[in-house]
Amino acid sequence: MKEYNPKEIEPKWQERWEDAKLHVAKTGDANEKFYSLETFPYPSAAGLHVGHPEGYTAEDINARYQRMNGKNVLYCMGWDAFGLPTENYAIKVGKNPKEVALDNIANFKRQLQMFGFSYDWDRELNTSDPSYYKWTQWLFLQLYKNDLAYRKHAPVNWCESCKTVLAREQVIEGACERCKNNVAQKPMEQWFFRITNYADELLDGIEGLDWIDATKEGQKNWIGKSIGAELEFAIKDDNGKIKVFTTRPDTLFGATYMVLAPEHELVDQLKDQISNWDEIENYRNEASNKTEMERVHLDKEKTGVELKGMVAINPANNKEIPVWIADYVMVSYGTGAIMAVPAHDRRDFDFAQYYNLPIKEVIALPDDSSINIKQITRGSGIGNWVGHPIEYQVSDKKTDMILGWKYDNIGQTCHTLLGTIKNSGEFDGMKVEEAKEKIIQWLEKEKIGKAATTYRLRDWLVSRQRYWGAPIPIIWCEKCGDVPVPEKDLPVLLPDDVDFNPTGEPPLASSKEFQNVDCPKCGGSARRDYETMDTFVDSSWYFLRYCSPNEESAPFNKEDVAYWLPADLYVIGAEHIALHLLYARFFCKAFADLKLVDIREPFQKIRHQGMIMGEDNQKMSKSRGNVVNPDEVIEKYGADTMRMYEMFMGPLADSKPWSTDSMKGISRFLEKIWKMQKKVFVVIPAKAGIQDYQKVLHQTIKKVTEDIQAMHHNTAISQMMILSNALHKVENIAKEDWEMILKILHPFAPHITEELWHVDHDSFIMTESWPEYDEKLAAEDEIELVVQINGKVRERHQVPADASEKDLEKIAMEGKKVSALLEGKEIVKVIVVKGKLVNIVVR
RNA sequence: GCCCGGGUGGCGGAAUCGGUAUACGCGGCAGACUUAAAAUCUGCUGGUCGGAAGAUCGUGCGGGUUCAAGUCCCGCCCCGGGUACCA
Repeated sequence: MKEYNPKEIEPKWQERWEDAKLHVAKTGDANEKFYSLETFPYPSAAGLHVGHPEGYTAEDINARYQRMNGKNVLYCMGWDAFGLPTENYAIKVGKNPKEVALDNIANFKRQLQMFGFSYDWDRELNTSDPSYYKWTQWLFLQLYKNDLAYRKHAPVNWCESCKTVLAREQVIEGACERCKNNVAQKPMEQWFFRITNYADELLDGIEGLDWIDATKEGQKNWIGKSIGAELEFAIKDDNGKIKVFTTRPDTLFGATYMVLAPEHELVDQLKDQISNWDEIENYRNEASNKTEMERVHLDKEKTGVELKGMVAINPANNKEIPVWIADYVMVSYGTGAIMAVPAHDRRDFDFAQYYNLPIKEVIALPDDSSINIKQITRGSGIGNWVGHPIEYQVSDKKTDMILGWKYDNIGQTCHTLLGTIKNSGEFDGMKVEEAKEKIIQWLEKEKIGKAATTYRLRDWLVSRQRYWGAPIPIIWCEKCGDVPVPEKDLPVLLPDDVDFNPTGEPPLASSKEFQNVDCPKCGGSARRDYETMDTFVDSSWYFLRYCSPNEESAPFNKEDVAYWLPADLYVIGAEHIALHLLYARFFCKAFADLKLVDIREPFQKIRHQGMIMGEDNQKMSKSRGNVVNPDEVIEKYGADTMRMYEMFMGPLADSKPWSTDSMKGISRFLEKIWKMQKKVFVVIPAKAGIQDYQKVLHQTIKKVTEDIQAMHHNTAISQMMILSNALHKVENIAKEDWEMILKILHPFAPHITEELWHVDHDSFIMTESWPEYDEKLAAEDEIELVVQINGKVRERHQVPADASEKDLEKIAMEGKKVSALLEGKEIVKVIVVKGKLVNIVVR
């Protein structure tokens, strides 16, 4: 028999599988469908990272397993090829981004193919190909025509280094996600998608999905729904009103001042009233010069300036209160203005302390001396100033605070009643929740406010001032305004005669050919929108295109989508929770409303892959020099070993350090499997019984089947190693057992199992059906009985698995060691756990 | 600050309806084979004490519940990830 040589057998089978079209999915097939959705990679110049094949192998194991269970599997690969890094790299090496992207794709494809992933390559797609981005543009137009895409002049996040605007989601701690440079606010005319129309549905839809809780929570937090009230404060001696949003209308009586965001439009409108305009202007300039990072960052002192000459009136008690501007209030959230309740809000409290503004308490604890106030302090922020607790625990029951009582020694277990707080007029004595409701009713009656909901989620800013993306299919005509490009003229192709170097002007503006165009409406001269779309637009619908990749009259075929979606499994990195999932779900819902698809949730089941760290347990990076190159690993060990090693490292979702040395374990295992072939007999020679390994074989089939379904690949592999250790000890293996062994190993190590299968089969192993285990053979007939005295293990016996509790107790008590230890002791109690142990409690 | 994970041998990790802690693998030690090395095979491998039998401690720390706790409860510490003047 030949040596195990992965370099020879792996490319051979990859080619033969492809020739046989073994992985082609058939839309409408009578077999049950299974859509195994893979994160399509961004093909970087650096090539494949060892992290990529982790999630991909997990998906491939699943895809192969599902096929062997008779499912019609859709499993594809594509390229998320537009994007800034490619453009920047192209500028650096003096090439066209298109060229760079194609090179990168070719390299990625070569690398991925080495792993033997069972993709249906006939459905391969590339977002930067005109045949794809034509439809990205078409979808943009559908959203535009249905008022889900719009243009707006607004302050946006601008990255000076990347020379483009960014979506809110791409700003991390005030810095650009890509280049980590500070992001500034800049007012610009930009395109947005109305994702906020779907905020509630995006929130509610999460419940029915098979996602882990952390992912669901991430989505919910990102949407950030806040329920409260919107109300107006009158401005003294003026018709103007200041509109605020609050989640705590119950604290209205405690509002002792107001704060506007520095950019708030009211400030300009009331310029004439304001006596300290120079000071205001100064502050506004300072604020606008601060980067988002400086402004948002951490525990810095709050600053602000009072708008002198301008006074607001608290509608609850008609008290005159001052109005300030301060950059701790964001123009983009709520109404850009707040009523400040320093007694019950940490930020307002800090500000009021600093500028000596009045603090008025309106909420205190209930009159209930049984409360341990210590319990309240944690998480409620009650502290020394009166924080803003809403609820706390009393006797395991959540109870509301009421408007009414005040204690000292907050934060201590002991506390004494200081008196009552009666600052809320007719609402005194109510619990918080009741007060919220009643005050909103009062606001509605007075016509100065109403219940309102605010979201953290913003509309999705999709225009970018760079080249390597899908051009926005809009023509700007002086006479007609925005005119959509007629659908027959799609795609709007990216021009080649452009200056790629970022100057602040979008590169497309430098192309004469691209810019000058006739208005489709009036025929007059017009110019194209010279911006491109965020690459997240491309990646938010690729899973639909896989269903009908060659459709020429539409982005996807509705029936095909109805057959395949939702995806039955989607393995993605946890870092995509906020952006990709949110956008893709929004697209799906919007498309459903446009009657393009019939489903509203695209991803039924999502699981995550963790990060593979360097051998030093640090993130792999060039600068640390701890990057592992998959080409070299495959060269040394082969794809099957690498696939199995990545699955054996630990739970899929955990981050875990790479160890090339540890790969030896897998390599030895596969060598053993290879050599085992010579023990296989059609007719077992009489001398050696097969019963020596059958129990563990059937236990292994059971465990591997369960573990694949639960995606516990590491323990499935452990169990197969236990089986191989058992087989190592026997002389002969029956042919039908050997076939089952190859089948269960196949999803993990497809090449070696295909090679060994073909020793005496002509079929492909994946077309065979998944083996069933025999429950009787897998069952243990003997177990080890553990005998404990006072919980400590003292003796062990081999006993029949079905021994009764009585028998177990008898065996335990009669044990040589145990009976000696029991000498002279009083037996208090005997606990028998059938099939496991006996614990004797003595005194 | 808030939200989510997670702390188990020298290392990656098993075991969570409470029931033998450390499966499987790496590494290490000893032996076999070999002129030798590699590869392979066999055995051992949590700490401490002990020649051994065995005893005893042991899943981040401190308490608790239980016949029995890595697992449940309370209070902390540390690490990783996400997120933030969100009113």
